[in-house]
Amino acid sequence: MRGDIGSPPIEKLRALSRFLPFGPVGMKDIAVLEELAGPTRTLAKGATIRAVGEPVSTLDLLVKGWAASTIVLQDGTRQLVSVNLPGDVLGLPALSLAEPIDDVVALGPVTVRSIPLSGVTRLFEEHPRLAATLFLIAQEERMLAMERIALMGQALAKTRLAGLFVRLNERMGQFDDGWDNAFELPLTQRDMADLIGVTTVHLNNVVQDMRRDGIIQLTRSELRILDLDRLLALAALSPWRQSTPGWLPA
Amino acid sequence: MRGDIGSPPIEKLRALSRFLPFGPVGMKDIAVLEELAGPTRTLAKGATIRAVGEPVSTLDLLVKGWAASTIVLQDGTRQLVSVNLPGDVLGLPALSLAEPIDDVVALGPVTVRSIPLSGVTRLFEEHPRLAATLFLIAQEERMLAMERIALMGQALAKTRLAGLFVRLNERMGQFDDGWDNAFELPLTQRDMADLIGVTTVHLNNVVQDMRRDGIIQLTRSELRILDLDRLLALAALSPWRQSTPGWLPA
DNA sequence: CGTAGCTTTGAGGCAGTTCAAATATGGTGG
DNA sequence: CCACCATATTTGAACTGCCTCAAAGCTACG
Repeated sequence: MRGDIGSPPIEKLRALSRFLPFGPVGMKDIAVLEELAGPTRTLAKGATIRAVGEPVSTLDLLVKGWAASTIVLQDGTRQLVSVNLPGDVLGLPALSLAEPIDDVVALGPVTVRSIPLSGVTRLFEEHPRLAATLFLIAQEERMLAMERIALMGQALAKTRLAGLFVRLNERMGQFDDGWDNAFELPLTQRDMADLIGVTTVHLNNVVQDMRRDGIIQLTRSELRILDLDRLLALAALSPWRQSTPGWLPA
Repeated sequence: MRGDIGSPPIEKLRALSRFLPFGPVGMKDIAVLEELAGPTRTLAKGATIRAVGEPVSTLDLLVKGWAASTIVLQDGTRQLVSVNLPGDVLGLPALSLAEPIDDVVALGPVTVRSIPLSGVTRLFEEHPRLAATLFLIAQEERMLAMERIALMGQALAKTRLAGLFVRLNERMGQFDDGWDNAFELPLTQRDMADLIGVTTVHLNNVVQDMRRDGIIQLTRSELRILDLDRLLALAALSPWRQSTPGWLPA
C-alpha cells in the first residue's frame, strides 16, 4: 500500500486490509467501506465484544488489537475457535444463527467500529464487488477453520502449536517487506492451550520443547521465530495462496 | 444425464433446500437458481468431485448422495472436515484459494450439477438477495465447523461422535414431519473415525459402548437413534436455530 | 466364490490429563 | 516506590483415553 496519494492514515488502510488481496480495490470502494463503518468503540482487555445468545444487530470491524472467538461447552471447558487480527470483520458467522453460540472477546485493548446490518444490505444491493469480496474473506476464514480441524484431529500438540505460529506469523507479516518473523503476541499460554485443545500443563511442556530446540523464543509479550524452516517442517501445512478470482463483479 | 424436464419439484426443491430456511424465496428466484446450475453429472462412490490443487473453475450443487471434504496431511493421515448432504453447494471455501487444499469425494453414488463461476458473478450482480443467501449458507457451514473445532479440542471421542450423530439427524430430518430419527448412513466406521479424529479401533469401541447403552442402533447401512435424549445429553451441544434475517435484500 | 475392504477383539505403550504446589510476573492501592 | 494480590508460568507424579500393532471374523461385490 505504498504509493497511495491523499494518504488515508495507514491504520485505516490496515483496518481494510482484508479486502485488498483478492483484487484491486478503488478509492471509491474504500470510501464506501469507510462510510459503512460507524463510530469507534474502545474496549478493555477481556471485554466481551459479542456474546452468546445476543442476536446479531451489527457487525464489528476490528481496527486495533486482537480478539478471539470462543465456545464454552457444558462442562465449562473453553475452546478458542479463532483468533482475529486488525482488519477482521467480527460477527459474520453468527449472522446465520438466530442466537450465536460463540463469544468474541478482546485479547487486549481493542478498538472496533460497528457496521449496522443495513450496511450489509446496501453492500449486496449496491456494491456487488465488495459484497463478493466480503464473501471471499469469510470463505478464507472458513478454510483456516477447516485446516485447524485437520490439525486437531490428526496432529500431535507440537504440530498443532507450530501450525498456529506459522499462520499467525504469515498474517502478521503479510504487508511487511522486511518482516523478521517476530511480533507482539497478546496470548497467554492458557489462550494457546485453549486454541489447540490441550491443557496449560501440556502446552507449557511443548513450549519448553520448542525453546530447547532453538525453534522459537517466547516471552510473555513477544513471539520470535528463530528457525522458520524447522517450524514449517513441524507444522506440516500445505502452502497457502490467496486467489485473485476472475469472476468478481467489476 | 437424464433430462427430467416437466416439473419434478420434490427432488429439485430438495436440491435447493439450503436456500429456503433463511427467508421466503420466490418462484422467480428458484428459476434463476435452476438456470445457473448446468448439466447433471453422475459419479461413482469414492470418486473425487474436486481435487487438491485444481483451481476452482466451477461450483457443484450436490443433488443426490453424500460427499465429504477431506484434508490429507503430510504423514498420510486423513481428516474428514465436513460431510455434505443433498442441497449443499460444493467448492465455496476453495474459492478463496488459488489452489484448494481439500479434496471433495463422493461417499456413495452422487449426482451433481456444475455451476460456472460466471454464474456466481451474475448472482452477485443481478440477484443480491440470492447472493446474500448463498453467503449465509456458507456462514452456517462455518458455524458448524466452529462447533466441530470446539468438540475436537475439548470433548472425548464419545461426545464427539454423539455430536456428529445429532447434527446429521437434524439435517436429515429438517424437512420431514414424522421424522423418526433413523436414516441411511453412507459412512463407514473408518469415515466416522476420520471425521471425529480417532482411529477406527477406538471408534469401534465407542460405537460398541453406545450400542450397549441402547442409545443407537448402527448397521452397515443405517443409523437409528433409539434414545435421542441421552444422545443429546452426551453431545452437550448448544441448540441451534437458523436466523431469518431482516437485512436480506428484497 | 474369491478377495479386498470393513468390523471386531486383545494387549501393550505413549501422549496428554489431572491434581497439586512452587515460582514468577505485572498491576494496584496505599 | 513498595507491598500485596491475582494471574500466569513452571515443575512433578500418578493416571487414562486413545494409539499401535496384530490378527481374526465379516460382508459385499466383481
